[in-house]
Amino acid sequence: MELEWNDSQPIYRQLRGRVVAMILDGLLQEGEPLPSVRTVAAENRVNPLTVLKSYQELVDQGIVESRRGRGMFITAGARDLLLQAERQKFLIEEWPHLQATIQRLGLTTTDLLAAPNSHSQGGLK
Amino acid sequence: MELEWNDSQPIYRQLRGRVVAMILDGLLQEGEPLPSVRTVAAENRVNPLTVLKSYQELVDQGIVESRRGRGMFITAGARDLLLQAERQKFLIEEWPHLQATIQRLGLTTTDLLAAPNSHSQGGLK
Amino acid sequence: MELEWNDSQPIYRQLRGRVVAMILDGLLQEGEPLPSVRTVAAENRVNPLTVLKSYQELVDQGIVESRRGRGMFITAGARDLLLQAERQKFLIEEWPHLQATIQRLGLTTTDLLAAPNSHSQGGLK
Amino acid sequence: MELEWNDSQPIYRQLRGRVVAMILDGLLQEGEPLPSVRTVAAENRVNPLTVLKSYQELVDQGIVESRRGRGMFITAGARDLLLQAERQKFLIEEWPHLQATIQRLGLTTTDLLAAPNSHSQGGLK
DNA sequence: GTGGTCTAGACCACT
DNA sequence: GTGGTCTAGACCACG
Repeated sequence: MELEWNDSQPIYRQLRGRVVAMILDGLLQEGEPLPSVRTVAAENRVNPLTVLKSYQELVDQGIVESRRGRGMFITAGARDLLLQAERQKFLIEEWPHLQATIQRLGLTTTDLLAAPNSHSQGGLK
Repeated sequence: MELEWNDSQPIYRQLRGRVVAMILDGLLQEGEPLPSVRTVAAENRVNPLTVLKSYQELVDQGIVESRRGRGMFITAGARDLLLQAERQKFLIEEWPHLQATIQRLGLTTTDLLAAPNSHSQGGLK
Repeated sequence: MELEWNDSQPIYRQLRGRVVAMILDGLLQEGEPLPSVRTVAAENRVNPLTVLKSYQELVDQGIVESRRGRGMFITAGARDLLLQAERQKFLIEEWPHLQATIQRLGLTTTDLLAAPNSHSQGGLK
Repeated sequence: MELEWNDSQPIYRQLRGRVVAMILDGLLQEGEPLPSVRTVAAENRVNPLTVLKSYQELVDQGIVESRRGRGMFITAGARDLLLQAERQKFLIEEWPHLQATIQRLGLTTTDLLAAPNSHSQGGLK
């Protein structure tokens, strides 16, 4: 999974997004440690500070907790918390605008289903 | 319709979005003039330069043309041009990510339909 | 007012503390702009990023809002919000421990009043 | 009594604080041994090195002495020494700031007394 | 001019 | 080893 350097979304948001996705997809379980700041930084050729910033947001949300000198860990109940928060944010802040856009563009369910899938499997049910 | 000052989307993009919406909704017909830069600037307490920037993008896209000394006008064929461009952008750049997000959040069509509408009418068909 | 470089409290927290104090003391009124990041950075010989971080915390708390390209401003209702938040934090998180410490050290009101005042005026009523 | 893992105060300071409190409260008498490093470490799921560090500070202050092969013991005169040191530190370094904060928050003695007690007994006299 | 993001290093305290 | 803080620069978009 690559970072998009010329995106409107800053790198640290993209990194946060990855972690969120991994938690929701069950790839990162509660209690498990996040990959260390330095590791992620090295792998993505990004400054450690940028990675830290992305983790910090999750700490503020209570999704992740940092234990001094040990690392960052997924908190208990993180997945539920995350699911609820993200759902609400999406349904309230994003979906209404999207719905309006879709309607305005005259797109039908057929058009949407015919579109390229990011995972090429499953979809709206 | 209010501007969101602390949005990730810059003011001039929001202004552009408004015009686009009005054209697609048929509120601004081809051949008609856009509201003057200074009017919009005053109404929204925004720097005229910002408004100009939002119009300029539309000029570059061929949606709007500026006639020296008279103002900015919607070009002939603007609506079709716009519709095609916006559709493609949406289906290719935005929808795949959205689809993934929706799936990840476990949202169903039911959830989406139950959500608040921005215009409280119509919706997905 | 000087920064304490060898304090356990990081610089950006101290900077935040200053702004909080100024708001509570009425030296910074609602709607007014905060001194620019660069200015504060230069005055205190501190990195702009450090100042930004201190401001950012206040933004997250809703005490301050940033307007792109214009600056950071005290929000409406900031003082009340701040007063309530800081009071609660102090009474719940700090005071109980302090009370225990005072008692444990066998300090009396007399001792406390005899102690050096930071502003050499007023005090507990 | 739980350790606060994400506090500004490091673990070893918190551990030290506990011992200090126990001495001041008379729960640990002069001449008595401190609980062994490995015990404390195990009970709190902390690295023995961290516990050692907390004890070491007390040794440096002359509150505790280590007898080779036997353990760590509270020195004679420890309580007085401690009381004097902690009092001075509190009155000079902490109280002035606290006083300013209290005043700034507009807190009265009434507010403070109404606040939750950490030990639910006694208080300011 | 403003804030926002990022880099490439450094040092610190904690475990 | 870990995260946390900070520096001294840079570049960008916004207004």
